[in-house]
Amino acid sequence: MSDGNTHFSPEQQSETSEKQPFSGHFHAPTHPKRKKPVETPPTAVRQVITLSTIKDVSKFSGLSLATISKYLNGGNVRDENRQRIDEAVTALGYRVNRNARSLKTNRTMTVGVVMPTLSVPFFGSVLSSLDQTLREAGYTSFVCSYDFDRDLELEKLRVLCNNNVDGIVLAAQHVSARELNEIRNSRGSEMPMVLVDRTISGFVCDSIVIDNLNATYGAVEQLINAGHRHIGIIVGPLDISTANERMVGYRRALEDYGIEISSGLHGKGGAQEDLIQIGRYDFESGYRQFNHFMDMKKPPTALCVTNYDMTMGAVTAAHERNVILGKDIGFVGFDAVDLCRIVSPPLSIVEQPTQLMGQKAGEILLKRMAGETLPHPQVIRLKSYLHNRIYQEQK
Amino acid sequence: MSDGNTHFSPEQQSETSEKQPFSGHFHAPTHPKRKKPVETPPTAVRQVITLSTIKDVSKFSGLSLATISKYLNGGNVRDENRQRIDEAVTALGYRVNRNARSLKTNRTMTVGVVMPTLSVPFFGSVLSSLDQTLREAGYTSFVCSYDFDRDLELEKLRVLCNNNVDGIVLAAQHVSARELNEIRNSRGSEMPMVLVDRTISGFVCDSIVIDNLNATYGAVEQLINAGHRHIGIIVGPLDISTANERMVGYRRALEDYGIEISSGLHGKGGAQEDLIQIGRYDFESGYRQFNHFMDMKKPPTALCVTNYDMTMGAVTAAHERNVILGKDIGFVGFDAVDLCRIVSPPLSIVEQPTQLMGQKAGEILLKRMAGETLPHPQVIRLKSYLHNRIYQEQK
DNA sequence: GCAAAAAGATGAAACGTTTCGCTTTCGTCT
DNA sequence: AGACGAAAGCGAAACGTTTCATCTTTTTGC
Repeated sequence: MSDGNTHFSPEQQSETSEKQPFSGHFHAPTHPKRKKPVETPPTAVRQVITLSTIKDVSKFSGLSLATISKYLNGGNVRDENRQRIDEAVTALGYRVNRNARSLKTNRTMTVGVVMPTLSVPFFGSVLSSLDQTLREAGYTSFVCSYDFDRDLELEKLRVLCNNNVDGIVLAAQHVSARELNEIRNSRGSEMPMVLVDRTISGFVCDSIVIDNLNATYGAVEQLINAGHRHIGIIVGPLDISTANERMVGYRRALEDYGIEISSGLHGKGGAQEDLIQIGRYDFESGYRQFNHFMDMKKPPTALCVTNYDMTMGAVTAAHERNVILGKDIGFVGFDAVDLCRIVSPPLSIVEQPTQLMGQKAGEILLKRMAGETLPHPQVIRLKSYLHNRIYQEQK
Repeated sequence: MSDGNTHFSPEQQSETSEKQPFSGHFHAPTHPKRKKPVETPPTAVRQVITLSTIKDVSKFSGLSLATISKYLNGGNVRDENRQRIDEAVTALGYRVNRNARSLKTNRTMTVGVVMPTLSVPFFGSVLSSLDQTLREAGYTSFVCSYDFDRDLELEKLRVLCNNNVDGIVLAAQHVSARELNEIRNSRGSEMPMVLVDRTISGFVCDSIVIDNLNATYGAVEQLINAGHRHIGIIVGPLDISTANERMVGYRRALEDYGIEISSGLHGKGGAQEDLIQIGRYDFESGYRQFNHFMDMKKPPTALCVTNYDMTMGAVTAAHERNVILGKDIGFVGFDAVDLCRIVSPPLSIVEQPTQLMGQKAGEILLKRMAGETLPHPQVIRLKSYLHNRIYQEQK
């Protein structure tokens, strides 16, 4: 909260606005020997109608605009004047007009965050630490969701860019590299931008992502080590980089251990049943695909489910069928850390460092906004953590 | 846009003349402790590309500023000129500077939305329809979360108010009526504001809430009709109006049916075990309190759980203990509609009209922002819907 | 105690719009 | 053809800041 600001800052004033019945005229405080004595009260009805401006502060305190502005922005003034300004500011309930300020400075001290949805804990958690990081540096973050909608995704980005924010954090889905480039360059200078969770192929940009490949690799590897050879996976829409990478990690693990991969992604309906199921990252997908797996002629002996909602769906379906995860069937879920701790036997879960993601995204964005020129595309690939709860018992 | 690659981007040259190691970064909003003599001002980072303004459009098209502005804001111009302007705009890649516009018009066409968290589906859903409603009227909505934090809640509101938005939608928690009033009046005119989901006692304001009392009343009534007489409830923090009302509904139902209410809210630890448990609206609360109930000497034969996360927690705990909800114990949850449909036997669930809430909130806010003076505090109390899945079988 | 340097204060010029009050132009009707 | 009202175009003055380039005051070093 107090950002090291040693002196009064109008934005923080808390209780001042008990607007006392304005006595009708300015009574300049102990006017020493300033040249221009204040006489003209601005406007009589100022109280309700108009917000006071820096000019009013100037008149009230007998100091110049420039001085007030300098002080308000952290500059130095004589002690005596500092006092006068503080007094005027509180008396008038002055608050800086951010539009005017932004017009001059070309900066708004705000950051736009664009997410596919606001209904999943994963993003909520990222947002939380992101916001905190930015806030500590004096920025405010505004979130908007495009609700998985392509047009909205673009629109939100454009609106943000148009003039409202100093930087953008984006979890992209449909938008193309070309569009992103257009957006990024639609201002005078290149708009600072950081991608989180997902990357867009062809768009070079700072990004914070998970090492998805190794996340599922590790998860599957663990299942293999527990003796499983017939392992299924539920992934998300493959146009999302994250989902795709997770699938690749799965395949690679199987390959590396010399296990044949069912019928491959496209071989659906072949003689062999497909152990790679594509969901939509939602609860229902997890629920449905889990049942689909269980209904196979030769069901997998272990399952990997690759995001929060689908994990919840799968867990629900399992309970319902009286399938005990981790016992009747090997299981690794994603993200649902609270769940894995609570359920018994505990689930193996891949935990993503959401807090760290948000923080890193914020840090990089701050650097870019400060004009630091880092080696070009700064891609941070964070490690996920595998809560290993596999027991000795095995298939 | 023609700014693709028609010409070489001058930014590359921006290292220009003096390439002195400008150590400074753009300072954050406030200077750090003032200290050393002043050094090179941050103007070093001057951007070369300059965005085109309405003036450029004027020059390019040979028309006056006023005309351009009028046209851009929907006014009429001659066909010939309309064409000229359009041409100029696309050629120059002109985009209106919203800060300048807002400075003049005193409106930003944005709405701030303040929520306790962005990690729960309930708010996500409200936000989605709210955003849509506002967007259709030309407004953009920015969301921020205060993460259940009191100071943050206030700070977010202040920042929004300061000059950035034309209206506010708020799901309040800690903030007091006095503070809200202060915030609402901290501008020239009264800031349009709508509360959702929760009200703040003493603060008269348009609000969209659920008929919480009757929601739990109905839920409990249904359990009673199914033959239950020993019914527990898990409610949220009682300083949240919503949670409190839900508790009252529970009590009243019991009263109306002449059932004695356990030991009452404060009688914890008395001879009789307390059938009203207070959680924190999160997954763990539901999980823990469910177990707590089951571990009682005389466990309730039915349970009402009053929000999404706690319902999920309770369901999880139940599965784990092999308690079949709706069979071994009467059960009514909240919000988890997807779950209730999927689980078997299906759960009884209270569904809140989140979409409608968002929409109504948007509509009222729009009216207020348009200056309509409605009869003072417009309080809309929406009915929730009880998915009744109680079977004939009973305790 | 004096000059020089540092620090502080100031007026004015922006920033990119909208808008007010006029002037010009354009159809139209006798 | 002339006149006239309506429509369209125009210059200039805001909106509330920040920030130059100058002045003025204070501090400092000797």
